[in-house]
Amino acid sequence: MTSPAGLSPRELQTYFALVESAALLHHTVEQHLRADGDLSDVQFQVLARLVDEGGRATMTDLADGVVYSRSGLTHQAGLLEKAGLITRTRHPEDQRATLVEVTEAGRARVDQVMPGHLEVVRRMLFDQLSADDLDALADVLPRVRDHMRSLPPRSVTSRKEGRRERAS
Amino acid sequence: MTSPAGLSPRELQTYFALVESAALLHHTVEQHLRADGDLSDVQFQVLARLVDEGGRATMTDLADGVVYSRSGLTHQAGLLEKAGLITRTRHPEDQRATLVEVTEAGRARVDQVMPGHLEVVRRMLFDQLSADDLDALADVLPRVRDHMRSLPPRSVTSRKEGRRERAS
DNA sequence: TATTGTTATACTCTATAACTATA
DNA sequence: TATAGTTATAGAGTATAACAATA
Repeated sequence: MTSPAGLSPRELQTYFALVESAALLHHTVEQHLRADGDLSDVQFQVLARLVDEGGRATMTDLADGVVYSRSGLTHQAGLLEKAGLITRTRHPEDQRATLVEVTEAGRARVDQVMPGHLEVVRRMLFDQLSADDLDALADVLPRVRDHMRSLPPRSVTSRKEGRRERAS
Repeated sequence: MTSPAGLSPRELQTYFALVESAALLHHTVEQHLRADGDLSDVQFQVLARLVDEGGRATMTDLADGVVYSRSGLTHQAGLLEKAGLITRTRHPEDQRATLVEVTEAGRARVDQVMPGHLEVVRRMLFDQLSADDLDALADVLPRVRDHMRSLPPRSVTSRKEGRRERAS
């Protein structure tokens, strides 16, 4: 009961450590982003991803990368647009799609938040890791991430299921 | 702008991998717990922690370990109690405190959910790690967790601040 | 007919502040 | 006076389903 079969105690320990570390880090980061840049977690991710991808993307691109529902992203994008940090326009090549672009204010906001953000991450995560520790994590975690990404078709399910039946 | 000063590209990569891994794992786990045992993330953590600590704890114990506000925990504990998975009684040694105890149904629920829970974790996290990978993570992550836990006095701030002034 | 995105809605989680009671 | 916990309430995030427009 205390150490249920299924995972070794070592695996269980590691799992708990991962979950707790991530939760603590996530929580602190959220606080910082809110206090320092008035951004939610997701809003920051959207802006950062936009900047990282050259400034523009479609809603679907963003939803796949950041959130797990389109409506959730629509909501967040609405807030970002109202704050003047992004614009949304019709995509020239596919009239159905929405072209999302970071504004100058959006870039400025990212630049404003990023240093403090990275400092939090360094203080909580990297400052007490040895070079070997970092090597280990840098080696393992990206593989873990890629593996996890490869598994589930998540987030799109709802639409496909819902379409199934449309009675009169 | 794409790789801001403050963290090395390697560190940044590792950080993103950690955040994404944790988010993907967390999201999948939440879905499973809800579908398989009608439990929220926090509710499961409360139950698991209670079981792990011999069946009983105070609200403050639980709040410190799981959530970041007492009222949040009160809410979750209320749901768990209504579902018959825990009981709340006066603590015999300190009449202010609440003694939270897992019921048989609570233990049963944990036992019901745990196998599937661990299977999700194994499939997403451990199945594609080598023994060396596991060694590395098992070595590093608990230290990371302990370090993070040692940093912030979080979650208790609200009360102390709020108490400061009580005018009129 | 399938896809993109928005809307409307409802639900859950979380936190702040005010309050009771015990220490 | 300080602590444990609850309550009331309000706010933010998320998701489901129904919908309009385009491919």
